[in-house]
Amino acid sequence: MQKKDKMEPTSDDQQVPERCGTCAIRQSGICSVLTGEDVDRLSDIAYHRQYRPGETILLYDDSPDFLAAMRSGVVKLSKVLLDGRQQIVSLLFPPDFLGGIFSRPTPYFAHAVTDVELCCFRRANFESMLKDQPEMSRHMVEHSLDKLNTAHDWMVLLGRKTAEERVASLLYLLVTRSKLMRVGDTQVETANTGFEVHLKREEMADFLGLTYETVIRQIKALNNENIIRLNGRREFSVPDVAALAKAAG
Amino acid sequence: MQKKDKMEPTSDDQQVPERCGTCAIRQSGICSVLTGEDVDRLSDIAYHRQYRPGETILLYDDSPDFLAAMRSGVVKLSKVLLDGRQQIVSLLFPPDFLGGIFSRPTPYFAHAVTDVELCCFRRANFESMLKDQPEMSRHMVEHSLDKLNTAHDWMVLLGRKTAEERVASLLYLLVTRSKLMRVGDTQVETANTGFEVHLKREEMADFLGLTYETVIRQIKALNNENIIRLNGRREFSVPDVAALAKAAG
DNA sequence: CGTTCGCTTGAGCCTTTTCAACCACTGTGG
DNA sequence: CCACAGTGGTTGAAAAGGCTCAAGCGAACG
Repeated sequence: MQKKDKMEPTSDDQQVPERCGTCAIRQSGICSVLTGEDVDRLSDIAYHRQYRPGETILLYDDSPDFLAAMRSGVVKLSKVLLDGRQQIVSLLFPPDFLGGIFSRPTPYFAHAVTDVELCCFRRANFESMLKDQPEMSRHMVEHSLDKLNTAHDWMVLLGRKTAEERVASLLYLLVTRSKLMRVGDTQVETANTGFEVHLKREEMADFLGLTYETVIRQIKALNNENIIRLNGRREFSVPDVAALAKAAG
Repeated sequence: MQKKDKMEPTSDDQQVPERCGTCAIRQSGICSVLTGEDVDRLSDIAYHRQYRPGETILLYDDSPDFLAAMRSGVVKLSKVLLDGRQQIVSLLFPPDFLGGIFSRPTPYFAHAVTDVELCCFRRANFESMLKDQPEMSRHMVEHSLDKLNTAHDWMVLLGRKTAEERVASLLYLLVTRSKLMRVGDTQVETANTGFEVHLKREEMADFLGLTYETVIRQIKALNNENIIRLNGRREFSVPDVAALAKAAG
């Protein structure tokens, strides 16, 4: 059940406590295209926001006046039908991008899944920056294109995969992401990768187009087949990543 | 069944027979951001390509050296699983955009659904144009964002809608589009709108995440409920567009 | 210490798929 | 001109995968 969380972030907005130079996503975010003094200018106009799990970051049809890069945590984007049926359309991880671009009304709900830290810019600031930095537009296009492609991949999952393949696909996505988060850029193929799933069963279901009971049963099935091992409610480990990938279809 | 169509367009490439000024998509395509002599420059570097129904326009993992705006027709983008399961991830209409941007390998197959006419640019030409025309980047971002949003909407359909709602949604999409194609910009709410569906039943199914038998049965059901009327295999009319929208969920 | 929330399990049902047959139409070659 | 094959569309019957409903359990929390 979605509580009526207040939309304002948990803590008050605050000036960036550290300069961008030392930021975790400095190498990969939209800011990665900037150099030298441009980064300093960015530091001046950027501010941070934090959210607790479950809090609403953006409402459907909202017109937020800020955009943000994710510094940490996981955000889910979801759409809802009139009768309440819900579908998560995207999971966002650092250094993904979020917020009101070109004064478009937000076409989804955005909720924090974990503790989330955003690095925000006022829209006016950002758009003037876009003008000065043509490289930034390109980054935006590439980012949108990536997102479009992952959405397409998920459409294949939703349209054509079995329940077991769907769950395997999600777990595969999460191992991959959690590895990337830990190691950095390079994809290392470690054996027996353990990781924590931040989503509750119901959220997995809403992402996979299933019911949560089915998710539970398929997790169990994958466990019985030794493709995954669940060590707790939310703790998984994957003995053989390739086997999981295969199970994902 | 996908024939091994040759990838080359039906007719040889040809210089644009008409100048861009009189082009059907001049007002709405990527070219719409250009003015005056820039349009003339565009006319010089643009060329046209044509495809027959079923022909392959782009192969998965291909790296085409051109990009294109659709001038007429319908294109489907699809992805395929190892075992052959197929999902159409997008339908493209004029003035949609297509091709190899920023030297990314194409992440889908593109096939002509109807006769298709493209207006093409060599990638090098296009990218230099992007540099000169900052407005064009913005157009690209907006276009990608639109596409991303329609993909998200389709994810809701694939994840959460019933078979009947899916079929209704597709038909609703097609009435809307065909009306837009006929009338221009404004959405007129005409009663009893007739239109032709260019997709075969199997393609509808691949777009909707269903089997073609189910598509047939749901079309029949919608017909029995008088939400649509099928006048031929591919000819439909919609007595009440609002009723169809409601059936689409 | 009772309540709530997230999770799990079982049983039966229902929607959609699968499988199989058949029809209408079109183009082709004997 | 007709036989025949191929393609797209339709229908029915049976099977199955996933959903619904109902109950119970453990941990967290006020």
